[in-house]
Amino acid sequence: MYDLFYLFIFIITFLRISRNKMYFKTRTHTCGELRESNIGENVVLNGWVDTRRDLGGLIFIDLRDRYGITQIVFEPNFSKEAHETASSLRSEFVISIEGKVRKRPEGTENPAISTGQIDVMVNKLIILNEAKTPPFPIKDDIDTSEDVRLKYRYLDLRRPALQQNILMRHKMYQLVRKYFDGNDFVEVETPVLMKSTPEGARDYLVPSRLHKGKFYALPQSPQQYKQLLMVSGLDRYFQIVKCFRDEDLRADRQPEFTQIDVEMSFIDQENIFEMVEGLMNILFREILNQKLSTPLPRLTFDQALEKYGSDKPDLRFNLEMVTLNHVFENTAFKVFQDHIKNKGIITGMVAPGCGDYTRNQLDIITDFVKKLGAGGLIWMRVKDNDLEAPIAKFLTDEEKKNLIQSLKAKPGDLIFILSGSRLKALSIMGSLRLEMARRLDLIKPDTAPKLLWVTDFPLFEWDEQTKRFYAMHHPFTSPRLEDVEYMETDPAKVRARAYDLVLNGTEIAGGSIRIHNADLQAKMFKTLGITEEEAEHKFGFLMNAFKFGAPPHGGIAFGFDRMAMIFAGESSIREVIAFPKTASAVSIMDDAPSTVDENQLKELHIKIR
RNA sequence: GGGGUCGUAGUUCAGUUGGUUAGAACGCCUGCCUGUCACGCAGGAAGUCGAGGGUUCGAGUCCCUUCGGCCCCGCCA
Repeated sequence: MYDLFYLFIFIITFLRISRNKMYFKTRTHTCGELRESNIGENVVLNGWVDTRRDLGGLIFIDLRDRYGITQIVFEPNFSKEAHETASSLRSEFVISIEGKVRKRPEGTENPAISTGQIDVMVNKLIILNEAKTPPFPIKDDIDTSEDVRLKYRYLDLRRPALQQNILMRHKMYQLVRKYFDGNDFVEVETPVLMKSTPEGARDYLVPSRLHKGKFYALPQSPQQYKQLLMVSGLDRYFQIVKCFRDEDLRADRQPEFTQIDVEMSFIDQENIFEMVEGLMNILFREILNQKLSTPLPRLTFDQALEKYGSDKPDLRFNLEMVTLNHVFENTAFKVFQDHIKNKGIITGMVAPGCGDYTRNQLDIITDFVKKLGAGGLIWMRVKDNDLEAPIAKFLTDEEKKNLIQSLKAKPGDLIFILSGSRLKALSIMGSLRLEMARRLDLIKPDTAPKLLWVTDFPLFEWDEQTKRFYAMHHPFTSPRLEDVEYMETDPAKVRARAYDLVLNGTEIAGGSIRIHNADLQAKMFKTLGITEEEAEHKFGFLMNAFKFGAPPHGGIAFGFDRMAMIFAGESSIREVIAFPKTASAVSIMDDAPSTVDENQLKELHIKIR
């Protein structure tokens, strides 16, 4: 009975399809597949019309699919009918053809494409779908504004370059899954609708229909769940997971992004490093075709800040910064004097060979640092036995000599000096360091990638506005055990068992060893000014879980999109995300976010104000 | 929230001190063309100069407001 029914449906469908001339044969090959070895074969190809070269009596079509391009040829004396139909073909028409693979005539081969030795003589053409002229050409290296590309993202994704990025990303997913599975990690999905936690980034909220006035939050990361999974005894967890943060966007920041989330039990920092380096080895080999030498270099947070002015230093070029406080210990120069007295810092950097920068160029650079909040920029041209600078007259010969020596400056170089509060002066010089690298073109396309660990982050961060300490990483991060004693006396001095993985000046992963001991966690909350009641209210379930036997544990989370961006050689994360949002968190293609029906709001007990 | 930059044909851009009918290239359309691959040749169509307001005899151009893209600071690991 049912069989008859399905047979009926099948016949109806078949009739409808054939009446619409939609019937076509399954392809025998892809458009990137045919070679000289296929010459003489009858083949079926399906794909898009890439380009059309209509010579009148002879029509060439480049047929494109994800796998490549094959040239197909329409000749009237081979198939008059196909040739006639072919004259109506236009860019991006979807077609199906049958034909015979031929060697191209001597001298007409196209070495630029892998199928360039052959073409396919078509004897049957079916137009599966016509297409409007696309708003931009479907080819690489196009010069089209990004908003147009985003509006027609499905067309943008037809371009080979973007498809390559998506395919590379796919390969990364597979390598990651295989690696962690091979190391006994369990992939677990954690909830997307969860409890809002006020610490950290702003949450995306989801109103509850069933519970008036209550909200879920989308996860900023599955942090607490993965720690609970350790309490559950899963021992090794990973997940490739979407995370959400309602903060302003950047070239490397989207409101929704993907993490590789990892957590392990009964381990210390070194075990995490080893596991991560194993993964990076594989990714470097399989994606970049490069051998990564491990163990990776490490810098402490303090070292990174002093030498590179950043907690995510780009080590692809040198331009190291040098702290100069010792040079100016007894200086008569008032600005330096004050900063030394106020526990500030004087930091210097040499711009090699830039001694010929004009006053105008130096003004532009001064303006650059001023925009970042610097009071001013001190510059000095290094001469054969002297320094030429506006402030030179305030310095003793001894100071000049020590300065040149400390910076290892040479005649013809330019010296930059910034002074001020430690964190600010160093990070502004760090920005100037990156700016000078751009100006001096120190990062070439073939410059080797540089991967390193940054360790020993401060546990706390002082916030001037609210006059309290915040957890730099998150409130479950363990202090270094030898620093626990300072938690009450001098919190700023406490270093965390936290670490970042930095690739080419971009943070691609960050993690920590967690607190698994209730007493230490209580101490942590106390330093953060979180009362017991607050802690109970915000993190009670986690605290409670820890009372039932929490193993020592720690983990790390990778910014998957950023990693993909760098591997793909792109400078925006949007180039490796299929459907990204603009800098104002809008999706131009589908017009999200959008207004909703008043009834929807009513159901959710929400009123717009 | 702040700073920078851009917005002119489908696309990428030019457009002088405010001056007649806003141009180019590519793309698109029509015709011709049997070995092209950036096909070629001939012809053609195509504009809310982001939007709104103002100054002016006259605004793509000057002024104000506003919207949008991109980058950066703040924010965010």
